[in-house]
Amino acid sequence: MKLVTWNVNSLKVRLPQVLQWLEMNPVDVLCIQETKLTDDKFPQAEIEAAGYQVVFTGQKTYNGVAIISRHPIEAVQKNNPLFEDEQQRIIAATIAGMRIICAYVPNGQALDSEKYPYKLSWLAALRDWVKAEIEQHPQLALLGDYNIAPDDRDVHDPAAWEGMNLVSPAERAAFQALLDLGLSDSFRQFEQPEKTFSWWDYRQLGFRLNKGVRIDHVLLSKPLADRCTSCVVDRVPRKWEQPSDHAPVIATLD
DNA sequence: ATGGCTTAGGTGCTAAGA
Repeated sequence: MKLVTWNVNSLKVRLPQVLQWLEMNPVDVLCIQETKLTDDKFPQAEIEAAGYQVVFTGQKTYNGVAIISRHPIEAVQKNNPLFEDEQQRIIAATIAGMRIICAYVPNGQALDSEKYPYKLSWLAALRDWVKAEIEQHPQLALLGDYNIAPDDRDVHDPAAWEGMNLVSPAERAAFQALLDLGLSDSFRQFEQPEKTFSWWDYRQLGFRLNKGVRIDHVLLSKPLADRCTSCVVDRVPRKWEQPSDHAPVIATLD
């Protein structure tokens, strides 16, 4: 069983790459973020023609999330019922007995931006909702773009980034609060190469110089974490022409 | 060095990303 998260940075632009990647990686569940498409423009037929089911919730220009699955998708929930939000950042569903939550956490922009307290309250509400979801669905996976690098190991230059958005203590505390629900950062269950990241800036040769951060995560509840045999970042599509700035993160379960 | 790319919307530029 392979569960994947990938921020595609516009599904309109990236659909060919998503289909190409799925052909090379026939995974079970692919959670995507930043589709940037209203639902009427979503390429449902193309994804279904590739042999997958898909559910989605989007908006114009910004945000938008979807779950692509090889297995039947049930009990779809759009957005956090505990958090009034016009932005389309969450979609959840039950797939193969697992509760799958696909989340696009607000970026926050900067600590002095009004988007930063929005990010923190959004994360607090996510925690409250996921706590209730785990009680109902012990087999739960929370996948997405968290816009948080949990540890200094997850930042190419921790000194330069210290205290900034994505690594600030309050954001890292919010990430820890999710782990405290009994979730495991599947990437850290295993020995990993140093300087493994999931996002690299388009500018300044960010990818070539591996100046990245690890902000895309697959969090697993205990029953799923116990079945997890690997978690890797696939850098391959980041090398393609006109790539997303994020790479897919793949967790494999027995 | 607060620049540097990329995308969307709309058609010249701004907003946003992380």
